Amino acid sequence: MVVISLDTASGDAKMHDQVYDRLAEALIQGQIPPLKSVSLRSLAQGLGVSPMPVREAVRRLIAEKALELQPSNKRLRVPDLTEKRLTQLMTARQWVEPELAFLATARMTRDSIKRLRDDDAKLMTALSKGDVSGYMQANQDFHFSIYARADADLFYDMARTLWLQVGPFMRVVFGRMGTVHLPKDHHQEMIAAFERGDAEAIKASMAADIHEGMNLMLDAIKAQAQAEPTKRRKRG
Amino acid sequence: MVVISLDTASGDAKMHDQVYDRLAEALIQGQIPPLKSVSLRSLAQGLGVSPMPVREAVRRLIAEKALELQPSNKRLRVPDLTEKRLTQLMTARQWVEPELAFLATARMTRDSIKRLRDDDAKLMTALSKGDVSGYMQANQDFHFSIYARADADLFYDMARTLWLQVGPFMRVVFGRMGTVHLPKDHHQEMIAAFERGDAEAIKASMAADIHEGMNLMLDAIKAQAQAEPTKRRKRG
DNA sequence: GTTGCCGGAGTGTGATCACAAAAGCCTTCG
DNA sequence: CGAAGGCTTTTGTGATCACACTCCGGCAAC
Repeated sequence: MVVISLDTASGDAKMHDQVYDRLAEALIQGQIPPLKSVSLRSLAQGLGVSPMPVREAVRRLIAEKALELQPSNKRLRVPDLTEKRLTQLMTARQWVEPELAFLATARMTRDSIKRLRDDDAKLMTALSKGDVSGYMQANQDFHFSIYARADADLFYDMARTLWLQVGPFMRVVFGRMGTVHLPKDHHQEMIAAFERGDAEAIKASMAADIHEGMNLMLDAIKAQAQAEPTKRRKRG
Repeated sequence: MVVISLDTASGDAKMHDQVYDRLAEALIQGQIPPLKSVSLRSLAQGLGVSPMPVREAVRRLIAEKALELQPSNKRLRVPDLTEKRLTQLMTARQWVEPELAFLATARMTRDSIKRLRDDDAKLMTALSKGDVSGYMQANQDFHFSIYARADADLFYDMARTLWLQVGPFMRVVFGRMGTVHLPKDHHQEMIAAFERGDAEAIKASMAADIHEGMNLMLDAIKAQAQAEPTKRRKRG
């Protein structure tokens, strides 16, 4: 059972938006593993609301391909990642996110860069402690505090959608290999480039960062596909 | 009143999927103009269903930014296009769609190419008759019969989402300037390149095709923004 | 004639009920 | 002991109702 609490303090926001945010966050953080099946009613009960707002939130997530509804049977679950699909996600990420970083460069302030340093510090701390969740959270914060500066809503949402789809699997891969063997990221490079205002360098570093991270997952997918050609479905 | 009929023959598909398809098609074809406000109940009544499936379809369209829910007032409407937003849409289209065309090249069959010729013929016919709707339909068919061959679901859906957002405005711009002054497309170039199997040439032609088409709209937006800085909202 | 107000109509949202279909469990038979 | 079939539970879906809020109409006061 995946427990996801609802922020009871925010009264003006629509319930289905709150539900959506919670679920989206859980997915990006990989708190819901691939092939995990969920149900409207169980989620609703866990959140203390009626199934109605959950339906709308889930409908959005299905539209973003962060969840899927199996065609023949009617179960709702987190999609699995095929190699083909992951390749497309990698290609898309390697285009949008460097673009976002490029656009953000001119708009970075001293405070923004400081925040990046903080996020990276948290990331290193989590790494040294072997804290996968903390690592993923800090990594997400690092990337999206850059993207938020780009002032490009469309690209930002595209990046978010891509992370929604990659999240569950990223958690599995990273959790399996531990934080020790994670590839060196390019965050320090980016921070230095932001201070120089070198947009091209940032674009390149971001592309490299994503390329290496996603390649790791691609290798994991290939290995898994080879090891277990017809994997038995796990209990939901 | 926008009348959108529902296919009553397809019994096995979910109602909200049918509603979604109808609305999406209407939006891509520009049958619903920007800033046009719609309502769940009126749409439901027009489709002969309860508001329920419309809610779910609309929720998807909102997630894809093909519709928006105004924050202060709670009306549902087709979003307007700002210059900033259109620029992002152009950039995104110029990346995804050439990529899709590139991927499709190796998978094109003789029949696929024949279909492209047919679509282009319909397009020319519509152009000569000044039939804006026919033109947009044929243009959509031409592009998406290419994209469908790419076997890249993620990119395909991205392209579809982008068209959903551009559609309403494209119709306005094209309708305003008539079919006579539309820029020469690059369809013949693409067909020839497909026959040669020249993927790079196709990529370039597709990029040029989109670039010129979207530039037209960009000019229209700028002109409109200059002419009417604070346009009065039109009656819905 | 202009301005302010107020009431009805219409909006999206959430909850609840009904229903067909699939899932999962348990019994039962070989 | 293993597998197949039936039955209960659970699932997503659609319809309907209630509610708070917004918009738009006419009426009244100045």
